Amino acid sequence: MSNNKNPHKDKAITTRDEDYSQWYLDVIRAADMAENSPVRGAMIIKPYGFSIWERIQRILDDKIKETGHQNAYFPLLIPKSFLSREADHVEGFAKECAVVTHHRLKASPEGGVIVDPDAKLEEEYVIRPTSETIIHDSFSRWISSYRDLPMLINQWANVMRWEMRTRIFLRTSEFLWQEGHTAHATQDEAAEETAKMLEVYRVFAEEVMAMPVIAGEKSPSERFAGANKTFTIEAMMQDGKALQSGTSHELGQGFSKAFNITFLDQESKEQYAWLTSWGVSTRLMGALIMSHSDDRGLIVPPALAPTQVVIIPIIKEGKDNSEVFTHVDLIKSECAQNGIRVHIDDRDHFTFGEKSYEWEKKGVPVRIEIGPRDLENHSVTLVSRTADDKQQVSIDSIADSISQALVDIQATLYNNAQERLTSRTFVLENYNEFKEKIEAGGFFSLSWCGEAKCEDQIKDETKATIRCIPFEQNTPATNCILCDQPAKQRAIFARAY
RNA sequence: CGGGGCGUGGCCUAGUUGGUAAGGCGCAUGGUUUGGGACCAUGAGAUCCUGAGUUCGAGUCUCAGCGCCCCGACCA
Repeated sequence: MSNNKNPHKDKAITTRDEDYSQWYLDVIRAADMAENSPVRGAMIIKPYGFSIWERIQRILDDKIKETGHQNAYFPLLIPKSFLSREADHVEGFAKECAVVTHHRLKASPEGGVIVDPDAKLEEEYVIRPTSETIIHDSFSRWISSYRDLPMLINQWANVMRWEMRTRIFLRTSEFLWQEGHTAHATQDEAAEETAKMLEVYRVFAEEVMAMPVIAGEKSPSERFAGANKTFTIEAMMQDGKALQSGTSHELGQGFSKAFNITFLDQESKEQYAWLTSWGVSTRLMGALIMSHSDDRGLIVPPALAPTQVVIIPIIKEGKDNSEVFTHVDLIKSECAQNGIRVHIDDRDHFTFGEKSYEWEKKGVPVRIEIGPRDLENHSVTLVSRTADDKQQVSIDSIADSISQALVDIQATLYNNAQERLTSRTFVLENYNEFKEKIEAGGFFSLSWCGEAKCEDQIKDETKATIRCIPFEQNTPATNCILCDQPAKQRAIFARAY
């Protein structure tokens, strides 16, 4: 990759064409977002990475509250018996649960500590892989009347799934997420809620993350364990693979029967509640990285960016730099007044170049350079992360120029991603053609009969899965791509993360 | 759990036929610097993944174990 003569070899980023996985890891490292932890498959999210996650949290949390939900918090540990109450649910998660069996350590005769065998728990606990069961247990006590419905709860939490293979941000054993859990009086209401929250995710992905997605329903085999219906937004990464970026589930009455969540309706009749759940996770950070980064590092869409503008003053040793700093402050307050998130990099132990590269790698959308040369013309230098050229802009209209640049960058990122999605989505009718083309990645809109047998065979032969059955069926379905039976709908097939 | 690759200061690596660890980056101090990855000087920093074996002697050879990365199966 890099050679010994390059003093900056450990700062280099692999190119996407060379090795996509390595490139992905390099971007994360270069942007200083996260690193591997001492715990297998878990990651340490570093401050810069976390600041982006905090933006995701804040924006989504506002939206979740606007739509009538309330935040709450439930225990990390779930009694093992809870998990097994819903048959499909336990089957889906049993294989990836970390289990707490003891509550005490003791000194070992050989030194160090061992698990105290006398401290074995009566009932073992599972570290939550998701919180349906423990929340539904509460629901069963909280809900007794139709007047208690809808019950609209959201939780920000960590969860743990002991996956066989992990991948930083995309599939870590421990991850952070938001999980909404709601209960409704009718199936229609629950369906409406599920659709509403998927739409929240879609708008967030597209408008904030500048990441176009395909919204649709999962095939039965890809459903959440215990759900009647699962809906998803699917994004396309730069290598043409799909990434499930958010899900919303109609849980039906399976869990409410398992947890006895009943209410008396207006006719005093006992009814089981209709439940939903929906969530997005730190996986969105992976989506961000693989959607927008280039070979120079991360690019954060302005709407999401914790820092939208970084100002780098150019100072000259032994000269009077006060005018530069005066203008830095001026521009900072101009930005603040216009709601632009700005950071001043006045560290003097880094050279200009070092600072420029750092913010470029971190993907800050706009850089402003101010030095004596700019001030002579009553201007500053504006560098957009998505454009190669630098432009001189007048100080008088600086806030407008920056705002415009941010709007442009947001649009550029979205358009590029949309262009990629469009140009790499293929509507095909021929299975052999599909088998050939899938090797190069992309989304494939194929007619599908709806049988799991065909879905499975396609997966075996091509490694492509049904990402979703899109709500928008742009092209009418013909006959199943595999079995040639009449198909009711087209599904998006793709290889996925 | 299968297949492949790799474990040497914080990071990236070098290390010859086995002879007692070297360089770059980073870090610290002082000075000079700042318009795209600065320079000079001085300095700190190593259970060479672990264990056993072969040997007068192991970073190097042998065996076992552990860990990490990539590719599969599993999954948000």
